[in-house]
Amino acid sequence: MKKDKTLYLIDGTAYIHRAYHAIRALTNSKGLPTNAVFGFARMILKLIEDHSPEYAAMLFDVKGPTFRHQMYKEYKANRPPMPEEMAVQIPYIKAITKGFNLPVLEMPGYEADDLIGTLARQAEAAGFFVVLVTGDKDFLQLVTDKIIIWDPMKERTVDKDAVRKSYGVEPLQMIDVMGLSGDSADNIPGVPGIGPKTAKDLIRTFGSMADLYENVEDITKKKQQENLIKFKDQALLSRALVTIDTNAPVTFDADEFKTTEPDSSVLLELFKELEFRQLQQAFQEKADLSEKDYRCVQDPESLADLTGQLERSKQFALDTETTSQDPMKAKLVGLSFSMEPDAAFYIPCGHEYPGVPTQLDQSDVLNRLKPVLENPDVKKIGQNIKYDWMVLLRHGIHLKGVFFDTMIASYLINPSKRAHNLDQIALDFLGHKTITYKDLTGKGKAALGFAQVPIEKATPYACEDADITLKAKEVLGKELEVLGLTDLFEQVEMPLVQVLLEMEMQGVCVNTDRLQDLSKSFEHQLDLLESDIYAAAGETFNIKSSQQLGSILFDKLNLPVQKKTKKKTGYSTDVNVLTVLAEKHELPALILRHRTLAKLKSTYADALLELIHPETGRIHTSYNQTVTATGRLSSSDPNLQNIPIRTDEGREIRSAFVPREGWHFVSADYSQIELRILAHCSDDDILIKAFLEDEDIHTRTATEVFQVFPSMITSELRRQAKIINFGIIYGMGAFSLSKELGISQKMARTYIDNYFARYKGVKAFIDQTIEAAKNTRQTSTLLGRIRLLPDINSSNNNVRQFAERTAVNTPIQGTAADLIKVAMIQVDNALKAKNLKAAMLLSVHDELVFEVPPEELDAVKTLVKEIMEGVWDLKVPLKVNVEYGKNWAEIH
DNA sequence: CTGCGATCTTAA
DNA sequence: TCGTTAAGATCGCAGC
Repeated sequence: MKKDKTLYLIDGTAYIHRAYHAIRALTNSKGLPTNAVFGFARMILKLIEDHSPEYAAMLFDVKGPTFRHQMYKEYKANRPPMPEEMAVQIPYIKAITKGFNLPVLEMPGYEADDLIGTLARQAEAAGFFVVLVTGDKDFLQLVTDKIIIWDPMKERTVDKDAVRKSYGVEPLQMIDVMGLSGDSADNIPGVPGIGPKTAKDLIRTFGSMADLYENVEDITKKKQQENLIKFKDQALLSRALVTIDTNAPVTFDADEFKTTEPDSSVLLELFKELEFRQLQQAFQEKADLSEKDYRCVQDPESLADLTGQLERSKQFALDTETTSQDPMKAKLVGLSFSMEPDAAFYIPCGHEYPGVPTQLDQSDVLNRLKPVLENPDVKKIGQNIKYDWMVLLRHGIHLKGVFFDTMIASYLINPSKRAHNLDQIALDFLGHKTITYKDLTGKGKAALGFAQVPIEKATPYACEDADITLKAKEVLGKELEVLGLTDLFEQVEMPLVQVLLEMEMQGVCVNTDRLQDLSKSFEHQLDLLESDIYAAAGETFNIKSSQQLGSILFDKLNLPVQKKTKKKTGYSTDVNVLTVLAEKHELPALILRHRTLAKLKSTYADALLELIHPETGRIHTSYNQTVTATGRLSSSDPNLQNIPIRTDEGREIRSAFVPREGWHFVSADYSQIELRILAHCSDDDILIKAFLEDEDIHTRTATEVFQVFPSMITSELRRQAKIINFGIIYGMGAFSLSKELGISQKMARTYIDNYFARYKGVKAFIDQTIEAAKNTRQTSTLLGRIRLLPDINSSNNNVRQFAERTAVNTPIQGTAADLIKVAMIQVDNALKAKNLKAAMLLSVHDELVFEVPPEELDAVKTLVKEIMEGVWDLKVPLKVNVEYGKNWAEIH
């Protein structure tokens, strides 16, 4: 069946007004107002991008009276004259319309509405499908099975059913509805006392205005009946005024409405003059894109040809298009490949939308590609390749030969960047602005899934992704080399990808009954607390709102303000503040308890239950390799790196993590890894000796700082020393230490001075590290990972000092991250080499958790400990504690 | 209605 | 002003 041709009729005048009013005042540097032109141009561009119309016309009103003014001289009399700022933009709007090569129609005495109505009916009769491009509800009356309304500004489509659903009447009946209700915008009076709602109900009951007046005596509401009778003439006039004329003196001739390609050079010039940078870019891109060789593979011969080319190439970039961001749920929609710059292929094999062209069968495509994708000698390049790798694995393909991930390369080059997505990489390293995903699918509620994106739009997008990935690889690879990051990239980060992938896909089991019980118990306790809190506060309020809580505590109850929040919003009510206030009033303690329970319920118990995978029954976290500025991994959906442990109730959550039936958890965690790294880096005599002799490091620090014998160290003194030890790593000052220990700032200062007097090597290390950072404007880890420090020489003390603390902390935290990453790779290799069934499941900064069958327990414990402790030869030994148990809480 | 900053809490 | 690195829930405001 041949698809109907579609005609787009654009309500030009209405869009000029809407753009003018909806967009804040804009001017170019010459003072020319440009907001209406901007909105108008964007509207056209959106129309072209989303619908690529083959037939279209732009309709404008013409200044001067129309037949409606002859019928009713007050028609639109309430409209103020067009403001000057809008009027001066009209010539540009006309020029832009011309530049887009859109046929234009306008006729004295007729409004755009009537031209649209007439053309729509004629085109419909000629077998066209018609889209009215407008946001005006006046057009609802024209809607039929083959005439719909689309508003590019609101991204909304209205068809016949939509009219019925919203108004409860047939489209044609809208004339009667609007005749009765009138339209204040156009100064159409209607019947007094009858608004849109009543009008709709009346027409739904009576069918039409004529039938209504036939049976006007049936109307029960006295006043309404009176008005209807009294203003009958006015109603009929209004009806005539709102009726769109479908017999205007124009003739639809398909050939005249055929669109041609926009005249890019004309538009570019105009956009330059108007200073629309975004639109200029869009046209530049279009020009760029047309020079590229992007092909869509839709028949078996082309697929065979592409497969052959891939097999003969040494390396290629690949990208998958899917239905979901979650690789454990995503279904494949298409694949793209690039072997040489500016050329790429897209194979659609999962698009689903009405009228989708024939696609190659997905399993045929995958079977055909399988040999080359699984050939380790053909090297694969990807952007966030772990994602594609997982998706392909779930579709039966075991990707091999993965050797370059552009996301990871970008991250190593500058780990502080917020984003390492392909758009950002293209912009930063290639100076190229890409088609964004949102351009393709729309955003918000109207957003499409990729499967619903038309193949002709998906092709350039998907091809560009593969193309850019390949091009970026060249630039990024060289940059890695220049920065000395190649080893770290090739030996650590890239091998880690597969390890993380396997951990994620393996997932971890949780005891759902236990979590559900916990959730219920938390809920019950929260209910009880809620009433207690309202009683203590003397009123009800939103307990979770720190703002509302603040006003109760400090304005109503007049409790002493402890500290203000950073931004003007007001009083701080954090745990420290509430703990202090708890001595003066019963409310703060109740709030603290409420916060604890609410956190455990929503962030942990409930969230974990939500994230259990429907098929595997396990929780598959996502390990993010390119997020932290120091080189650590992060974990999300869920974050398994902040599961509670410090309180008993929190540990209950942790105990819900369990190994598979009959197996054990084994946990291996590095003991004091950061302090050991500090010892290594600083070469501090005392620190090194302490670790060589396997002393308790906090006790050692207590003896040094408090200057007492080891036998005199109480648990309290050890606790304080522990805080000092960690504080040093973070660059803590006297102020914070005094707060933390509850001592005077002077005392805290003394402790810190004592620390540095004793640990002279540490002091020297800190000074040297900062000094070096000031010269190189970066800091680095044992394995050569770098972090840029642009603020290290800032004249702003705060900013500079922050950079200084970073300069010291990053080598320590980052080296720990380096080491555990290497350990993960080695452990993974060893488990595979020995054919063990045990699986690494979790990585929490200094801890690895495994799921181990009973018969492998001893072997795995020994193996993991040996590998982790032997991962690097430092000046002090690395120590690993290994525990095993039946849940994650037991093994700490 | 959506996005985003602010606030707060969890972990190493 | 004052200790690093993260993720996430929730509120409440700004902007579309």
